[in-house]
Amino acid sequence: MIQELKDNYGHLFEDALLNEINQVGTFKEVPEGFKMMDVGDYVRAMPLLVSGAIKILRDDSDGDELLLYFLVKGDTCAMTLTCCIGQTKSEIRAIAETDAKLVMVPIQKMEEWSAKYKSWRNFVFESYHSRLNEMLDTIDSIAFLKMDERLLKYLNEKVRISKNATVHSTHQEIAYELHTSRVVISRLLKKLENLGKIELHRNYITIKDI
Amino acid sequence: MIQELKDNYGHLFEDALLNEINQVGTFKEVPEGFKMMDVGDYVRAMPLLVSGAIKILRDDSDGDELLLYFLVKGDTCAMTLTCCIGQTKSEIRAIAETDAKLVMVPIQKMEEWSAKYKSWRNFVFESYHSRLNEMLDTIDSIAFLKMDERLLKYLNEKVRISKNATVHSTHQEIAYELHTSRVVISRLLKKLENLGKIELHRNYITIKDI
DNA sequence: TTTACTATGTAACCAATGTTACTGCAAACG
DNA sequence: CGTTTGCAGTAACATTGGTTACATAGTAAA
Repeated sequence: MIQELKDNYGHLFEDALLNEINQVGTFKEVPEGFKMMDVGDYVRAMPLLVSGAIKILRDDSDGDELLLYFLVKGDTCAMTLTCCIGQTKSEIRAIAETDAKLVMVPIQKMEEWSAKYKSWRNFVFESYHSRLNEMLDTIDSIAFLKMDERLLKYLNEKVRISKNATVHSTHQEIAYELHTSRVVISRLLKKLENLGKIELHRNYITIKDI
Repeated sequence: MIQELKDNYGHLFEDALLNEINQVGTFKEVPEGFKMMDVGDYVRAMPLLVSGAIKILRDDSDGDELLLYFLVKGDTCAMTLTCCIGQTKSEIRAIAETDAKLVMVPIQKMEEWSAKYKSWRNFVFESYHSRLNEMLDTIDSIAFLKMDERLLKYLNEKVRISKNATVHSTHQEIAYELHTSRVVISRLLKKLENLGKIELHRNYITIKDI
Protein backbone atom coordinates (compact mmCIF):
# COMPACT_ATOMS: atom_id res chain seq x y z
CA MET A 1 0.00 0.00 0.00
CA ILE A 2 2.79 2.38 0.88
CA GLN A 3 3.61 3.03 -2.76
CA GLU A 4 0.10 4.13 -3.67
CA LEU A 5 0.03 6.35 -0.63
CA LYS A 6 3.33 7.95 -1.62
CA ASP A 7 2.19 8.47 -5.18
CA ASN A 8 -0.98 10.26 -4.18
CA TYR A 9 -0.20 11.84 -0.85
CA GLY A 10 3.58 12.06 -0.83
CA HIS A 11 3.54 15.72 -1.79
CA LEU A 12 1.19 16.49 1.09
CA PHE A 13 2.44 14.44 4.03
CA GLU A 14 5.87 13.93 5.57
CA ASP A 15 7.32 10.42 5.66
CA ALA A 16 6.57 9.91 9.34
CA LEU A 17 2.88 10.55 8.72
CA LEU A 18 2.84 8.42 5.60
CA ASN A 19 4.27 5.58 7.65
CA GLU A 20 1.66 6.00 10.34
CA ILE A 21 -1.09 5.98 7.78
CA ASN A 22 0.41 2.88 6.25
CA GLN A 23 0.46 1.14 9.62
CA VAL A 24 -3.04 1.89 10.85
CA GLY A 25 -4.88 2.31 7.56
CA THR A 26 -6.64 -0.47 5.71
CA PHE A 27 -6.70 -0.70 1.96
CA LYS A 28 -10.08 -0.99 0.29
CA GLU A 29 -11.28 -1.45 -3.27
CA VAL A 30 -14.87 -0.76 -4.26
CA PRO A 31 -16.63 -1.36 -7.59
CA GLU A 32 -18.52 1.27 -9.56
CA GLY A 33 -21.95 1.88 -8.09
CA PHE A 34 -20.95 0.73 -4.59
CA LYS A 35 -22.81 2.62 -1.87
CA MET A 36 -20.11 3.80 0.48
CA MET A 37 -22.22 5.82 2.83
CA ASP A 38 -25.90 6.57 3.31
CA VAL A 39 -27.82 9.31 5.05
CA GLY A 40 -28.00 8.47 8.72
CA ASP A 41 -24.93 6.25 8.76
CA TYR A 42 -22.39 6.68 11.50
CA VAL A 43 -18.83 7.10 10.38
CA ARG A 44 -16.01 5.18 11.99
CA ALA A 45 -13.22 5.63 9.49
CA MET A 46 -11.98 8.35 7.26
CA PRO A 47 -11.38 7.59 3.58
CA LEU A 48 -8.34 8.80 1.65
CA LEU A 49 -9.06 8.35 -2.04
CA VAL A 50 -6.14 7.02 -4.07
CA SER A 51 -7.86 6.26 -7.36
CA GLY A 52 -11.27 6.51 -9.01
CA ALA A 53 -14.07 8.93 -8.20
CA ILE A 54 -16.86 9.15 -5.63
CA LYS A 55 -20.06 11.05 -6.15
CA ILE A 56 -21.66 12.82 -3.21
CA LEU A 57 -25.45 13.17 -3.22
CA ARG A 58 -27.96 15.00 -1.07
CA ASP A 59 -31.31 13.30 -0.38
CA ASP A 60 -34.44 15.02 0.76
CA SER A 61 -37.20 13.46 2.82
CA ASP A 62 -39.36 12.63 -0.21
CA GLY A 63 -36.72 10.43 -1.76
CA ASP A 64 -35.59 13.13 -4.17
CA GLU A 65 -31.87 13.43 -4.71
CA LEU A 66 -29.35 15.92 -6.04
CA LEU A 67 -25.72 15.55 -7.04
CA LEU A 68 -23.48 17.76 -4.92
CA TYR A 69 -19.97 17.10 -6.24
CA PHE A 70 -17.36 14.50 -7.06
CA LEU A 71 -14.30 13.44 -5.08
CA VAL A 72 -11.17 12.31 -6.91
CA LYS A 73 -7.79 11.01 -5.83
CA GLY A 74 -6.12 13.11 -3.19
CA ASP A 75 -9.51 14.13 -1.82
CA THR A 76 -11.20 13.10 1.34
CA CYS A 77 -14.76 13.49 2.52
CA ALA A 78 -15.24 16.67 4.51
CA MET A 79 -18.49 15.38 5.90
CA THR A 80 -16.67 12.41 7.31
CA LEU A 81 -14.18 14.67 9.01
CA THR A 82 -16.79 16.40 11.10
CA CYS A 83 -18.85 13.32 11.59
CA CYS A 84 -15.79 11.74 13.12
CA ILE A 85 -15.28 14.57 15.53
CA GLY A 86 -18.85 15.29 16.42
CA GLN A 87 -20.07 11.68 16.34
CA THR A 88 -22.98 12.87 14.25
CA LYS A 89 -24.77 11.04 11.47
CA SER A 90 -24.02 11.53 7.82
CA GLU A 91 -26.11 14.12 6.00
CA ILE A 92 -25.20 12.83 2.58
CA ARG A 93 -24.90 9.71 0.44
CA ALA A 94 -21.69 8.59 -1.24
CA ILE A 95 -21.59 6.27 -4.27
CA ALA A 96 -18.54 5.08 -6.18
CA GLU A 97 -18.79 6.79 -9.57
CA THR A 98 -16.05 4.54 -10.95
CA ASP A 99 -14.12 1.63 -9.48
CA ALA A 100 -12.13 3.20 -6.66
CA LYS A 101 -9.30 2.48 -4.26
CA LEU A 102 -9.10 4.01 -0.81
CA VAL A 103 -7.18 3.90 2.41
CA MET A 104 -9.41 3.89 5.47
CA VAL A 105 -7.99 5.56 8.56
CA PRO A 106 -9.52 4.98 12.02
CA ILE A 107 -11.03 8.17 13.33
CA GLN A 108 -9.13 8.06 16.62
CA LYS A 109 -6.06 9.15 14.66
CA MET A 110 -7.74 12.35 13.46
CA GLU A 111 -7.22 14.26 16.70
CA GLU A 112 -3.80 12.77 17.39
CA TRP A 113 -2.42 13.71 13.97
CA SER A 114 -4.03 17.14 14.08
CA ALA A 115 -1.92 17.91 17.12
CA LYS A 116 1.20 16.22 15.80
CA TYR A 117 1.49 17.03 12.10
CA LYS A 118 1.16 20.43 10.54
CA SER A 119 0.76 18.81 7.14
CA TRP A 120 -2.23 16.85 8.40
CA ARG A 121 -3.89 19.98 9.72
CA ASN A 122 -3.30 21.72 6.41
CA PHE A 123 -4.71 18.75 4.55
CA VAL A 124 -7.86 18.79 6.66
CA PHE A 125 -8.29 22.55 6.31
CA GLU A 126 -7.62 22.36 2.62
CA SER A 127 -10.22 19.62 2.25
CA TYR A 128 -12.82 21.73 3.98
CA HIS A 129 -11.93 24.63 1.77
CA SER A 130 -12.31 22.59 -1.39
CA ARG A 131 -15.59 21.13 -0.31
CA LEU A 132 -17.01 24.51 0.65
CA ASN A 133 -16.04 25.85 -2.75
CA GLU A 134 -17.62 22.90 -4.47
CA MET A 135 -20.81 23.47 -2.52
CA LEU A 136 -20.73 27.11 -3.59
CA ASP A 137 -20.36 25.98 -7.16
CA THR A 138 -23.32 23.65 -6.79
CA ILE A 139 -25.37 26.50 -5.34
CA ASP A 140 -24.37 28.71 -8.26
CA SER A 141 -25.57 26.07 -10.68
CA ILE A 142 -28.93 25.53 -9.05
CA ALA A 143 -29.59 29.18 -8.31
CA PHE A 144 -28.23 30.94 -11.36
CA LEU A 145 -28.28 28.49 -14.26
CA LYS A 146 -31.16 27.17 -16.31
CA MET A 147 -31.65 23.48 -16.75
CA ASP A 148 -29.98 23.28 -20.17
CA GLU A 149 -26.86 24.99 -18.85
CA ARG A 150 -26.82 22.77 -15.78
CA LEU A 151 -27.14 19.73 -18.01
CA LEU A 152 -24.22 20.79 -20.16
CA LYS A 153 -22.11 21.50 -17.09
CA TYR A 154 -23.07 18.12 -15.67
CA LEU A 155 -22.02 16.31 -18.83
CA ASN A 156 -18.70 18.16 -18.89
CA GLU A 157 -18.12 17.22 -15.25
CA LYS A 158 -18.74 13.58 -16.10
CA VAL A 159 -16.24 13.77 -18.94
CA ARG A 160 -13.66 15.44 -16.70
CA ILE A 161 -14.09 12.91 -13.90
CA SER A 162 -14.05 9.80 -16.06
CA LYS A 163 -11.53 11.18 -18.58
CA ASN A 164 -13.77 9.80 -21.26
CA ALA A 165 -15.95 11.64 -23.78
CA THR A 166 -18.61 8.94 -23.51
CA VAL A 167 -21.05 9.28 -20.66
CA HIS A 168 -22.65 5.98 -19.72
CA SER A 169 -25.92 7.14 -18.20
CA THR A 170 -29.57 6.81 -19.05
CA HIS A 171 -31.73 9.92 -19.24
CA GLN A 172 -33.48 8.78 -16.09
CA GLU A 173 -30.22 8.59 -14.13
CA ILE A 174 -29.25 12.08 -15.22
CA ALA A 175 -32.70 13.34 -14.26
CA TYR A 176 -32.29 11.95 -10.75
CA GLU A 177 -28.92 13.59 -10.22
CA LEU A 178 -30.13 16.98 -11.45
CA HIS A 179 -33.41 16.57 -9.59
CA THR A 180 -35.72 16.89 -12.57
CA SER A 181 -37.76 14.50 -14.72
CA ARG A 182 -36.72 12.13 -17.46
CA VAL A 183 -38.88 13.88 -20.05
CA VAL A 184 -37.18 17.20 -19.39
CA ILE A 185 -33.74 15.66 -19.77
CA SER A 186 -34.69 13.86 -22.99
CA ARG A 187 -36.04 17.13 -24.38
CA LEU A 188 -32.93 19.12 -23.54
CA LEU A 189 -30.54 16.39 -24.67
CA LYS A 190 -32.29 16.29 -28.03
CA LYS A 191 -31.87 20.05 -28.28
CA LEU A 192 -28.15 19.72 -27.50
CA GLU A 193 -27.89 17.01 -30.14
CA ASN A 194 -29.52 19.29 -32.71
CA LEU A 195 -26.98 21.95 -31.82
CA GLY A 196 -24.24 19.44 -32.59
CA LYS A 197 -22.85 19.39 -29.06
CA ILE A 198 -23.57 15.75 -28.30
CA GLU A 199 -24.63 12.48 -29.91
CA LEU A 200 -27.36 10.40 -28.34
CA HIS A 201 -27.36 6.62 -28.18
CA ARG A 202 -29.08 4.00 -26.12
CA ASN A 203 -27.48 3.93 -22.65
CA TYR A 204 -24.70 6.36 -23.51
CA ILE A 205 -24.02 9.84 -24.80
CA THR A 206 -21.00 11.05 -26.73
CA ILE A 207 -19.85 14.55 -25.95
CA LYS A 208 -18.49 16.25 -29.05
CA ASP A 209 -18.13 19.94 -28.25
CA ILE A 210 -16.66 20.31 -24.76
CA MET B 1 -13.05 43.04 26.15
CA ILE B 2 -12.12 40.00 28.18
CA GLN B 3 -15.56 39.80 29.77
CA GLU B 4 -17.41 39.68 26.45
CA LEU B 5 -14.99 37.04 25.24
CA LYS B 6 -15.58 34.96 28.36
CA ASP B 7 -19.34 35.31 28.04
CA ASN B 8 -19.42 34.11 24.46
CA TYR B 9 -16.42 31.85 24.11
CA GLY B 10 -15.67 30.82 27.72
CA HIS B 11 -17.39 27.47 27.27
CA LEU B 12 -15.27 26.76 24.20
CA PHE B 13 -11.77 27.95 25.02
CA GLU B 14 -9.51 27.44 28.02
CA ASP B 15 -8.35 30.50 29.98
CA ALA B 16 -4.89 30.51 28.45
CA LEU B 17 -6.36 30.80 24.96
CA LEU B 18 -8.91 33.41 26.03
CA ASN B 19 -6.04 35.47 27.40
CA GLU B 20 -4.09 35.16 24.19
CA ILE B 21 -7.10 36.22 22.16
CA ASN B 22 -7.58 39.13 24.49
CA GLN B 23 -3.99 40.23 24.01
CA VAL B 24 -3.69 40.02 20.24
CA GLY B 25 -7.31 40.57 19.21
CA THR B 26 -8.84 43.94 18.43
CA PHE B 27 -12.38 44.84 19.33
CA LYS B 28 -14.62 46.10 16.55
CA GLU B 29 -18.16 47.42 16.35
CA VAL B 30 -20.00 47.68 13.04
CA PRO B 31 -23.42 49.18 12.27
CA GLU B 32 -26.28 47.42 10.51
CA GLY B 33 -25.71 47.31 6.78
CA PHE B 34 -21.93 47.59 7.06
CA LYS B 35 -20.14 45.69 4.30
CA MET B 36 -17.58 43.60 6.10
CA MET B 37 -16.22 41.69 3.15
CA ASP B 38 -16.71 41.67 -0.60
CA VAL B 39 -16.04 39.12 -3.31
CA GLY B 40 -12.39 39.34 -4.24
CA ASP B 41 -11.22 40.83 -0.94
CA TYR B 42 -8.16 39.41 0.74
CA VAL B 43 -8.57 38.46 4.36
CA ARG B 44 -6.04 39.43 6.97
CA ALA B 45 -7.93 38.85 10.19
CA MET B 46 -10.37 36.34 11.47
CA PRO B 47 -13.59 37.58 13.08
CA LEU B 48 -15.06 36.09 16.26
CA LEU B 49 -18.62 37.31 16.55
CA VAL B 50 -19.69 38.31 20.06
CA SER B 51 -23.03 39.98 19.35
CA GLY B 52 -25.35 40.76 16.45
CA ALA B 53 -25.68 38.88 13.17
CA ILE B 54 -23.86 38.80 9.84
CA LYS B 55 -25.43 37.72 6.59
CA ILE B 56 -23.35 35.85 4.03
CA LEU B 57 -24.24 36.31 0.37
CA ARG B 58 -23.12 34.71 -2.85
CA ASP B 59 -22.83 36.93 -5.94
CA ASP B 60 -22.75 35.73 -9.49
CA SER B 61 -21.06 37.45 -12.39
CA ASP B 62 -24.25 39.20 -13.57
CA GLY B 63 -24.71 41.06 -10.31
CA ASP B 64 -27.31 38.61 -9.07
CA GLU B 65 -27.10 37.64 -5.44
CA LEU B 66 -28.33 34.94 -3.10
CA LEU B 67 -28.45 34.71 0.68
CA LEU B 68 -26.41 31.77 1.93
CA TYR B 69 -26.79 31.89 5.72
CA PHE B 70 -26.46 33.99 8.85
CA LEU B 71 -23.70 34.04 11.43
CA VAL B 72 -24.57 34.78 15.06
CA LYS B 73 -22.54 35.13 18.24
CA GLY B 74 -20.15 32.30 18.86
CA ASP B 75 -19.77 31.81 15.10
CA THR B 76 -16.87 32.60 12.88
CA CYS B 77 -16.58 32.80 9.12
CA ALA B 78 -15.46 29.51 7.64
CA MET B 79 -14.52 31.20 4.41
CA THR B 80 -12.16 33.43 6.29
CA LEU B 81 -10.50 30.44 7.87
CA THR B 82 -9.44 28.98 4.59
CA CYS B 83 -8.73 32.30 3.00
CA CYS B 84 -6.30 32.89 5.83
CA ILE B 85 -4.50 29.64 5.25
CA GLY B 86 -4.56 29.55 1.49
CA GLN B 87 -4.14 33.29 0.95
CA THR B 88 -6.98 33.12 -1.51
CA LYS B 89 -9.63 35.71 -2.23
CA SER B 90 -13.06 35.72 -0.71
CA GLU B 91 -15.79 33.98 -2.69
CA ILE B 92 -18.59 35.62 -0.75
CA ARG B 93 -19.89 38.91 0.56
CA ALA B 94 -20.56 39.62 4.24
CA ILE B 95 -22.94 42.33 5.45
CA ALA B 96 -23.86 43.17 9.03
CA GLU B 97 -27.51 42.14 9.36
CA THR B 98 -27.77 43.98 12.68
CA ASP B 99 -25.33 46.11 14.65
CA ALA B 100 -22.57 43.71 15.60
CA LYS B 101 -19.55 43.37 17.84
CA LEU B 102 -16.53 41.29 16.93
CA VAL B 103 -13.04 40.43 18.00
CA MET B 104 -10.60 40.40 15.11
CA VAL B 105 -7.73 37.96 15.43
CA PRO B 106 -4.62 38.27 13.24
CA ILE B 107 -4.36 35.29 10.92
CA GLN B 108 -0.81 34.41 11.95
CA LYS B 109 -2.26 33.05 15.19
CA MET B 110 -4.41 30.53 13.33
CA GLU B 111 -1.63 28.05 12.73
CA GLU B 112 0.03 28.63 16.09
CA TRP B 113 -3.13 28.01 18.07
CA SER B 114 -4.11 25.03 15.93
CA ALA B 115 -0.94 23.32 17.08
CA LYS B 116 -1.17 24.50 20.67
CA TYR B 117 -4.83 24.29 21.72
CA LYS B 118 -7.10 21.35 21.21
CA SER B 119 -10.08 23.60 21.93
CA TRP B 120 -9.07 25.89 19.08
CA ARG B 121 -8.83 23.00 16.66
CA ASN B 122 -12.23 21.78 17.75
CA PHE B 123 -13.66 25.26 17.32
CA VAL B 124 -12.31 25.53 13.80
CA PHE B 125 -13.52 22.05 12.85
CA GLU B 126 -16.88 22.71 14.44
CA SER B 127 -17.19 25.97 12.50
CA TYR B 128 -16.54 24.21 9.23
CA HIS B 129 -19.06 21.59 10.14
CA SER B 130 -21.73 24.19 10.90
CA ARG B 131 -21.08 26.11 7.73
CA LEU B 132 -21.17 22.99 5.58
CA ASN B 133 -24.48 22.05 7.14
CA GLU B 134 -25.86 25.51 6.55
CA MET B 135 -24.79 25.31 2.93
CA LEU B 136 -26.55 21.95 2.67
CA ASP B 137 -29.64 23.55 4.13
CA THR B 138 -29.42 26.35 1.57
CA ILE B 139 -29.10 23.80 -1.21
CA ASP B 140 -32.13 21.94 0.12
CA SER B 141 -34.13 25.14 0.02
CA ILE B 142 -33.20 26.08 -3.52
CA ALA B 143 -33.41 22.60 -4.95
CA PHE B 144 -36.37 21.09 -3.15
CA LEU B 145 -38.62 23.95 -2.03
CA LYS B 146 -40.95 26.15 -4.03
CA MET B 147 -40.69 29.89 -3.79
CA ASP B 148 -43.53 30.33 -1.31
CA GLU B 149 -41.94 27.82 1.06
CA ARG B 150 -38.55 29.45 0.66
CA LEU B 151 -40.09 32.83 1.42
CA LEU B 152 -41.72 31.57 4.59
CA LYS B 153 -38.49 29.94 5.70
CA TYR B 154 -36.64 33.16 4.96
CA LEU B 155 -39.04 35.22 7.05
CA ASN B 156 -38.77 32.79 9.94
CA GLU B 157 -34.98 32.96 9.74
CA LYS B 158 -35.14 36.73 9.91
CA VAL B 159 -37.36 36.53 12.99
CA ARG B 160 -35.05 34.01 14.64
CA ILE B 161 -31.93 36.05 13.93
CA SER B 162 -33.30 39.41 15.00
CA LYS B 163 -35.45 37.99 17.82
CA ASN B 164 -38.18 40.26 16.55
CA ALA B 165 -41.46 39.37 14.82
CA THR B 166 -41.19 42.45 12.61
CA VAL B 167 -39.07 42.12 9.51
CA HIS B 168 -37.80 45.47 8.26
CA SER B 169 -37.31 44.75 4.58
CA THR B 170 -38.85 45.94 1.34
CA HIS B 171 -40.15 43.41 -1.15
CA GLN B 172 -37.28 44.34 -3.44
CA GLU B 173 -34.69 43.53 -0.77
CA ILE B 174 -36.26 40.14 -0.12
CA ALA B 175 -36.35 39.48 -3.85
CA TYR B 176 -32.61 40.13 -4.13
CA GLU B 177 -31.73 37.79 -1.28
CA LEU B 178 -33.89 34.97 -2.65
CA HIS B 179 -32.75 35.71 -6.20
CA THR B 180 -36.15 36.34 -7.72
CA SER B 181 -38.14 39.42 -8.77
CA ARG B 182 -40.01 42.00 -6.70
CA VAL B 183 -43.31 41.18 -8.38
CA VAL B 184 -43.04 37.52 -7.45
CA ILE B 185 -42.33 38.35 -3.82
CA SER B 186 -45.22 40.85 -3.64
CA ARG B 187 -47.54 38.22 -5.08
CA LEU B 188 -46.48 35.52 -2.64
CA LEU B 189 -46.47 37.85 0.36
CA LYS B 190 -50.02 38.88 -0.45
CA LYS B 191 -50.97 35.22 -0.57
CA LEU B 192 -49.36 34.66 2.83
CA GLU B 193 -51.25 37.66 4.19
CA ASN B 194 -54.53 36.25 2.92
CA LEU B 195 -53.70 33.01 4.70
CA GLY B 196 -53.31 35.04 7.90
CA LYS B 197 -49.64 34.18 8.35
CA ILE B 198 -48.28 37.71 8.03
CA GLU B 199 -49.34 41.36 7.94
CA LEU B 200 -47.99 43.65 5.24
CA HIS B 201 -47.02 47.26 5.78
CA ARG B 202 -44.88 49.78 4.00
CA ASN B 203 -41.22 48.91 4.67
CA TYR B 204 -41.94 46.18 7.17
CA ILE B 205 -43.78 42.89 7.61
CA THR B 206 -45.22 41.47 10.81
CA ILE B 207 -44.97 37.72 11.18
CA LYS B 208 -47.99 36.32 12.99
CA ASP B 209 -47.93 32.57 12.58
CA ILE B 210 -44.41 31.30 13.06
C1' DT C 1 -39.37 -16.22 -32.85
C1' DT C 2 -42.33 -14.34 -29.55
C1' DT C 3 -42.56 -11.86 -25.51
C1' DA C 4 -41.34 -8.68 -22.08
C1' DC C 5 -38.82 -5.04 -20.52
C1' DT C 6 -36.26 -0.85 -20.69
C1' DA C 7 -34.83 3.35 -22.90
C1' DT C 8 -36.01 6.99 -25.69
C1' DG C 9 -38.95 10.38 -28.56
C1' DT C 10 -42.62 13.44 -28.62
C1' DA C 11 -47.07 15.83 -28.17
C1' DA C 12 -50.24 18.17 -25.30
C1' DC C 13 -51.12 20.24 -21.37
C1' DC C 14 -50.38 22.42 -16.71
C1' DA C 15 -48.17 24.94 -12.94
C1' DA C 16 -44.71 27.93 -11.26
C1' DT C 17 -42.13 31.62 -11.97
C1' DG C 18 -40.38 35.66 -14.50
C1' DT C 19 -41.46 40.03 -17.18
C1' DT C 20 -43.66 44.22 -18.53
C1' DA C 21 -46.53 47.72 -17.72
C1' DC C 22 -49.30 50.50 -15.30
C1' DT C 23 -51.70 52.00 -10.96
C1' DG C 24 -52.17 54.28 -6.43
C1' DC C 25 -50.21 55.56 -2.18
C1' DA C 26 -47.10 57.39 1.33
C1' DA C 27 -43.12 59.69 2.72
C1' DA C 28 -39.75 63.13 1.74
C1' DC C 29 -38.59 67.43 0.20
C1' DG C 30 -38.46 71.69 -2.09
C1' DC D 1 -48.47 73.29 -0.58
C1' DG D 2 -47.44 70.68 -4.77
C1' DT D 3 -43.89 67.69 -6.62
C1' DT D 4 -40.84 63.97 -6.64
C1' DT D 5 -39.46 59.56 -5.32
C1' DG D 6 -39.77 54.94 -3.77
C1' DC D 7 -42.82 51.14 -2.41
C1' DA D 8 -46.49 48.09 -3.16
C1' DG D 9 -50.63 46.00 -5.82
C1' DT D 10 -52.10 43.82 -9.82
C1' DA D 11 -53.20 42.44 -14.61
C1' DA D 12 -51.61 40.31 -18.74
C1' DC D 13 -48.51 37.71 -20.85
C1' DA D 14 -44.10 34.78 -21.79
C1' DT D 15 -41.12 31.17 -20.53
C1' DT D 16 -39.40 27.31 -18.16
C1' DG D 17 -39.94 23.23 -16.41
C1' DG D 18 -42.99 19.34 -14.76
C1' DT D 19 -46.70 15.85 -15.92
C1' DT D 20 -49.31 12.57 -18.46
C1' DA D 21 -49.82 9.77 -22.08
C1' DC D 22 -48.53 7.12 -25.69
C1' DA D 23 -45.49 5.45 -29.59
C1' DT D 24 -41.33 3.26 -31.08
C1' DA D 25 -37.02 0.87 -30.84
C1' DG D 26 -33.46 -1.82 -29.04
C1' DT D 27 -32.27 -5.82 -25.89
C1' DA D 28 -32.83 -9.76 -23.31
C1' DA D 29 -35.33 -13.60 -21.80
C1' DA D 30 -38.53 -17.39 -22.62
